[in-house]
Amino acid sequence: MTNKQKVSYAPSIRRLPSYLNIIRHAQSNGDQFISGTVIANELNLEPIQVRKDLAITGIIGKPKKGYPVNDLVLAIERYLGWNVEHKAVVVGAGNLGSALSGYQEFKNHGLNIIAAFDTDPSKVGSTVHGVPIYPLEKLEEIIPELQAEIAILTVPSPFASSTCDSIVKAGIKSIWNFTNIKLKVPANIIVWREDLSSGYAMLAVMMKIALKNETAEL
Amino acid sequence: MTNKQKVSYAPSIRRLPSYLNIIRHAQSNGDQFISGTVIANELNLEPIQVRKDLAITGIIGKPKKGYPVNDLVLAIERYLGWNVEHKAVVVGAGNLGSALSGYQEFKNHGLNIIAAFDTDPSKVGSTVHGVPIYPLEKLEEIIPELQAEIAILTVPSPFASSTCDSIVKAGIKSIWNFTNIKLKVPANIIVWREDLSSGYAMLAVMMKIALKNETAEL
DNA sequence: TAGATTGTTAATCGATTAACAATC
DNA sequence: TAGATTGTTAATCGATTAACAATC
Repeated sequence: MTNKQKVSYAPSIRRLPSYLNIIRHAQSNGDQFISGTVIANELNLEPIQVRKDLAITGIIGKPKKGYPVNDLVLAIERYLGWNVEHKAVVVGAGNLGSALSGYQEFKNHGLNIIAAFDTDPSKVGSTVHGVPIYPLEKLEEIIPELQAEIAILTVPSPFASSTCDSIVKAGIKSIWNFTNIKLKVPANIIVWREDLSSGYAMLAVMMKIALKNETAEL
Repeated sequence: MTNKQKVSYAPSIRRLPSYLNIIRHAQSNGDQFISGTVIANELNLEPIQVRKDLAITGIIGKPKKGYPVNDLVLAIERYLGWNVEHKAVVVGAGNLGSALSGYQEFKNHGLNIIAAFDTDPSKVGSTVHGVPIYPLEKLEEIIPELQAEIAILTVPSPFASSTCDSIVKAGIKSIWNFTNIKLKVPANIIVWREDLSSGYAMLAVMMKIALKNETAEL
C-alpha cells in the first residue's frame, strides 16, 4: 500500500558515483591503489566519510596503501547495480528528453536508452541521438515489445499523471520522473523523482545568505 | 579558505519547491487556506514534517483551517530568494545546456537565462529558445557586460575545470554545476552541483532490492 | 622500522517523528 | 460546541564525525 521505499545508506549511495569517477580516473592512470584520503581531498569531504561509504560495498582496504583500484570499481558498480544493463525509454522527446537521450555518461552506468516517445507528429519516425521516436499513443503497445524496464518521464507536467498511468499499464517497473508532479503509482512500481527546482532553491538560498554576510560586513 | 557553505535546514529547503507547486495549484483554484495535512497527503509525507518545514518560512497557520495560501506562496518565495530576479548564462549550449535554456519553470523562480556560450562556430550567432549564443572565448568579456550573476555549467566534463576558471575570472558569483567534476573555486564563489548520476544510482539500487525481494518470494 | 591509512567502536550532531496542549 | 489542525517541546532515529588500536 505504502510506496515509501526507504533505502538504507541513501546518502552514501548518492556519493558513490562521485567516488567512482575519481577511482576510474586513477584506474586509467594505471594506479593500483587509491586511499580514502585522496578521494576525500578531491571532493572536499572527510576521509572518515569516504571510508564509511566505501565499507558498504564490502571492499577491504590495505593500511598505508588504500583500496585496490580495480576491485573497488567493480565493487561500487556491483553495489549500485550498474553492472546490470537496463533497457530504458524516454517519454517526452522535448528539450530535456532529447538531452537525456544523448547523455553518453548513462551508457557507463548500464542505462541503455533504446526508444523515445512523443506526441509531435513531426518528430515521430525520426531519431534523437540515434534513438528512434515513436508516437506516444503507441506506448502501451511498443514498450512490451521492446522489453524496456525503465521509463524516463520528461513530458510537460500537465501530462505527467496520465502518461504515467500508460507507462504503468505498459508494464514498466521503474520510473525516473523529471516532472515536478508527484506520481501516483501502485506499490510495486519504483519511482525516483529528479527535482531540478530543488537544486536552484539551494543555490538561491546560498546566494541570499552570501549577500546578507556581505552587507553585514559594511 | 574552506568553501563548505553549510546551509541550515537544507533538507527542508529542498522540499519547499514541491510544497510551492501544490500551494500555487490551490491558489489558482481560489482556495484561501491549505492545511499541512493536505500537502503531506499529496506528497506522501508526514504532516508534522510539512508543518516543521513551513515553520522556517515564518508563516503562521490557523488551527483547523491551515495556512493562508497567498501569504504562504509569498513567504516561501521570499525564503528561497525566488522573489529576486537573477541573471544567468548557460555555458555549453549542448544538449543539456539547450534544454535548460528553454526550461520555462525557471522563469517562475526568478532565474532569467539571458545568454549562452559555446565553442561550436555553427551555433554562435544563433539562438536557443530565444537565448543568444556567444563564442565561449568571449565569455570573460561578455559576462561583465551582461551583468550576469549565475553561470549554469553544462560543458563536457574534460572542459569543466578550465571553463570554470574563466567563469570565475569573468566575475560570476554563483555556479550551477551540471558536470560530474568537483570544481575548485575561491571561497567566496557559490557552487551547487547537480548530479544526475546520483539519481540513477538510487533508482538502480532500488531496482536491485526489488528484484531480490521478488526472487525471495519464490 | 616509522608512519600513513585502515576498520571498528563510541560520541556527536542534526533531522525526523511523536506527543500534546492551545485554538479557531 | 466538537474536532481538525496548529506550534512547541521532547524523544527517536540515522548520519556524520571522532578516537584509536591494528597493520602493511
